[in-house]
Amino acid sequence: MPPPNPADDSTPSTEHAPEPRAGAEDAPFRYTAALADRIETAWQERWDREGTFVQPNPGRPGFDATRPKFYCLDMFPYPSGAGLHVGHPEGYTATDILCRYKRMKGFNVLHPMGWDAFGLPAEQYAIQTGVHPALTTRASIGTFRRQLKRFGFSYDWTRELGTIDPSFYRWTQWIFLRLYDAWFDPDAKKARPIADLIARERAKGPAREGGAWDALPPHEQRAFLDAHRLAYLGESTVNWCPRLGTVLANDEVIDGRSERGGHPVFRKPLRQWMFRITAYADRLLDQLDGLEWPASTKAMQAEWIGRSEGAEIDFSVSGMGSPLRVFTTRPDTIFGATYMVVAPEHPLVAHALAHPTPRTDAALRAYAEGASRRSDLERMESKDKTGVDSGLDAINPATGQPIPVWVADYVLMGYGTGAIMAVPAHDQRDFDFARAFGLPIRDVVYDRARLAMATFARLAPDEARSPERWQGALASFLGLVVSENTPPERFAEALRGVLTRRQSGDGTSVAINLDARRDEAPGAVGRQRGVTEINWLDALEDLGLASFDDLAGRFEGAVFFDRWGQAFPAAGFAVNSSGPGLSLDALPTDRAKDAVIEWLGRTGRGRRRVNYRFRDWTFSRQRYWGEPFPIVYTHDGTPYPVADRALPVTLPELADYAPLESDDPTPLLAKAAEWANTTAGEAGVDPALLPPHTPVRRECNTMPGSAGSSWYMVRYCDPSNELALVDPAADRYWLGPAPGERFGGVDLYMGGAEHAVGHLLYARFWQNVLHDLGYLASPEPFKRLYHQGLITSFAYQRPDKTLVPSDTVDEAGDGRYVERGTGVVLTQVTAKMSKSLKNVVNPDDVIAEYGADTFRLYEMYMGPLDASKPWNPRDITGLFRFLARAWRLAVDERTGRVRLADAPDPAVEKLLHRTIAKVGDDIERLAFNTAIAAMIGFVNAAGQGPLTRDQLGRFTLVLAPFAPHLAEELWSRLGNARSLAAEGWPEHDPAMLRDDEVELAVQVLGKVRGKITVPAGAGPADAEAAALANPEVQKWLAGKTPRKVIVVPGRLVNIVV
RNA sequence: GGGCCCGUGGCGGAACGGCAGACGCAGCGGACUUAAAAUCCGCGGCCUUUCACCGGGCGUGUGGGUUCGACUCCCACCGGGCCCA
Repeated sequence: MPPPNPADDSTPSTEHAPEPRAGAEDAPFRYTAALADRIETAWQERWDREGTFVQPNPGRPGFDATRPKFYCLDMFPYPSGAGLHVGHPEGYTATDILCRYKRMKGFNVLHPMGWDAFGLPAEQYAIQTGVHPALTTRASIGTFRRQLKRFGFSYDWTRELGTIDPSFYRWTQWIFLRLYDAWFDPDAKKARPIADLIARERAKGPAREGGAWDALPPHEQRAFLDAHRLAYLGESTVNWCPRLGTVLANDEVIDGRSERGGHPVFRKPLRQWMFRITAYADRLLDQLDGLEWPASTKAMQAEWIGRSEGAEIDFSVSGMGSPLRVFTTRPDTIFGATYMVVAPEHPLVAHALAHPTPRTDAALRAYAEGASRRSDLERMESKDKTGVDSGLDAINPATGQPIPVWVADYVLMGYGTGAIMAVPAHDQRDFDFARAFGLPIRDVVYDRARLAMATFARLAPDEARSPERWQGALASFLGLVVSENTPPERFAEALRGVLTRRQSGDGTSVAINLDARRDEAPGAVGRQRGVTEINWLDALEDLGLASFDDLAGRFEGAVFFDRWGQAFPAAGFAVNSSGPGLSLDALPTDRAKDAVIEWLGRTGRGRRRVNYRFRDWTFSRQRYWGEPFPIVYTHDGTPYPVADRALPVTLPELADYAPLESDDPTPLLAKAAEWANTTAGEAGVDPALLPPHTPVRRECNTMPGSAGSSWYMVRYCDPSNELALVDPAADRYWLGPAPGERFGGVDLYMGGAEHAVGHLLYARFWQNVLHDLGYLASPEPFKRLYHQGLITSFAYQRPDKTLVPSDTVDEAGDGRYVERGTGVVLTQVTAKMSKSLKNVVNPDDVIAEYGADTFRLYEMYMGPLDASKPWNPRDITGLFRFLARAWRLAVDERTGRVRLADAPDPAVEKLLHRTIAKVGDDIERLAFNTAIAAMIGFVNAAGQGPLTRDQLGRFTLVLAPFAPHLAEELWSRLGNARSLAAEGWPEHDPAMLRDDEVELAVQVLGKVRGKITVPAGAGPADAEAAALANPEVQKWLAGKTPRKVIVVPGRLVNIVV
């Protein structure tokens, strides 16, 4: 099809195409789906042909260095065989509007698209059909590309990339090698080349711990380096299913069997490539501060990293040479540690099996083996506590007393040290375990209220202990100390005061601080507001205390929480915490922690320690369809890197993709024996490391899906560079920090919240490392992040809350919904789109019915971009009508000529200025729904028009980011030869935003009672006078004198009488 | 159980602490049409008063609070969602 002819606005670009609809004879240029289709495809071809959205890099022809830059990135899709889903174009349309707007505002805009194309679905399809995943994937990419182009997104397609392209994954492998060849220097708090580590160790000379570096045997040197590399081979436990021949994720394992097929699953230690992301924990946490990200996403990352400060404590165990090391965030509760627990995988278990004591549980071996069958998730979630006594005793260093060491699977080897000191009074899981096995529960922390109760129990005079009086006296005392935040050291004094006052009969009730924290109330108190003395009495009642002596006994025996029936995990004051060499009593929790840590350090029993919840990143997958590792092994299993110049290491062909059934995890690539078994020279290992003829075996695992997506944003800056992952100048321009800024990164990254942790955290990690090593300018990859909301669908619910497939629902005439067949009345609710509910919407169908411009407008008009919102096909027509009205305003439906007025209507001109201002502001705020409402308002107000050429041009430019095809067509019919993509955003005159007169609401006592009109510049005094003079207002004042008049300029006047 | 977010007409939603319901959908009335579609014009929270006009009261999940004034801020509760356990 020839391009639209922009020179002659009387010649329709589309005239040779027959108009299929009835009525076309009298209105061949009506805006219909067919016309929209012709306009849209014609402009898409022209944009492609002319390279309208190609953005040159700095230093290239056509690059304009005077413009500011804007890098706007969409999360690239996994191209599934099913094609696009209506959720994809939501974020893509939003960024497209913004990018088109930014170009009009004079920015150099980098707006690329690509494919996250390695992954399991293509591999599974290959297993079933034998079709190479590359073929499947390429076909899916073709579908996705075609669909995306049909939306008219202004991507620079010359920068398209796919993670499966060898030219791309060559650099993914290269980055792996950089991490392999780097370590994290804790002093500099950054990654450095491994050579620096060698230099540092060498410089220590003979004083080096472990001996002079050069005196070490090679295997020791290697072990030392490997223990520092950012990419290293680590043991981690996986869920191996021999029958499926694959490793399963935790949620794919149910009761020790695979979710699919119900085959047995075993937990196996596996040597896998890991990234030392935990070394970057503090950096990843601290740098969140400088990012413009949704607070919830930052919170999730922080929670995921899970930094906790505490102490590492060594407990000596009788008969064992090495101490049992634990990590705890509550070292202040050490006096309450009445037993220890180790994970079933802990080395201590083997020791106990080898040296059983009379107490050692006969079931220990079976228990330890059984635990390996259960997934971590099951072990954590399980309500029933299981465990066995190892028979060994540890010495509590604070009390000097022996405490038993138990083995239980609620402690995981992967967390902390695989062992805990159990403090049942102050940790609910420990409490439950202690209850189940009859272990002692000892209070060591009380909050203010409980401390007050303990004080009362100890100091109350005899007359306050009598059966009639003790509860009342105690309630008064509690009321006082909690409401007044009395410090514990003044409890005795306060108690005397309360007793005296009660005796003198004054103050039977005590006002209590209404904001008293619930934690401060004993028992179940505090649910209702306005806690009073009565409530304290109720609370005491709830404790089920038989007498004063009962109360006193609980505190003397330190069994308050044991009797109460639950642990108390909050902070408070240490009690019952004195022993040889250490006393914490009365110290608040924070200070008690410090005191314990100081004491541990001084006596060599422990140290302050920061722990992180997240683990190092396991990077190996036993799959085919992923990036191969640039690593080979010699016969003894020693890894060697493939040299950079030998990259990429490409995937071998396989005869079939079926997983290997075996007892031990076996990667699929091992099937390609010829590929896997080679020589160092063939594989491209540096001859300085290994002689070329050395037989080696290639690493047969592949990288996970998160490999390519961890750095693709960098490659877009310079996608075809064969010499480097990115040209430093291109990186600096697009991703470098602005002058004076801490971080650079993508200016806007749009994508779903489901990637809040994984992808975003991994990408940040790689970016940090590559920045530290000097390859990238910014330490952070994404300066600003935005999550578009989920598009849901309507679903229909029976009274019993079950959902009904949408194709069996009928709409009754009265607006109700009924289930076909049964006639059951259904409620309309929103639910995720799903195949089973038959409420999935295919974007191709919508485009066929209305065109892409309408689709774009509809998705943006549904509601706020970040909110989840239901797809309602009925609403789409409103946006189509809007476009048709806009078209009709500009184009004669019979002749196709533009309709133009000679002189502007002043009211329309004024509204146009306001519309330009409003739409521009709203785009900057990503408030596209209200921007569209403003444009609809303008077209409605303009009515039949016509507008002047100039007005129509400006409106067209405002509409262009949203409905680019229709806008281009109008622009060309207005006689413009060039695409409007390069036009400037229309200016608005601020003076046009002001009215000469404004209407103010007049309120009397906050209720609107009348309206007045005053000149725009009127001062408060004028407005007040006009308001008071208003007859309607006079009526409501009824002669009363205004006490106060509030004037909000331009808004209202409120008269208070 | 803990944390975060959200509750506004029949539906989607709008509203710097300042006239609640912009805009769209569905609905109703009218114009045009032989008719229908399309299009255009108008109405539209609930209750109440009135023949009608003009009025009045109540309204943003519930209950309280702050304020001259609260959809908006604070507290508690109820309901829904997400994350963590």
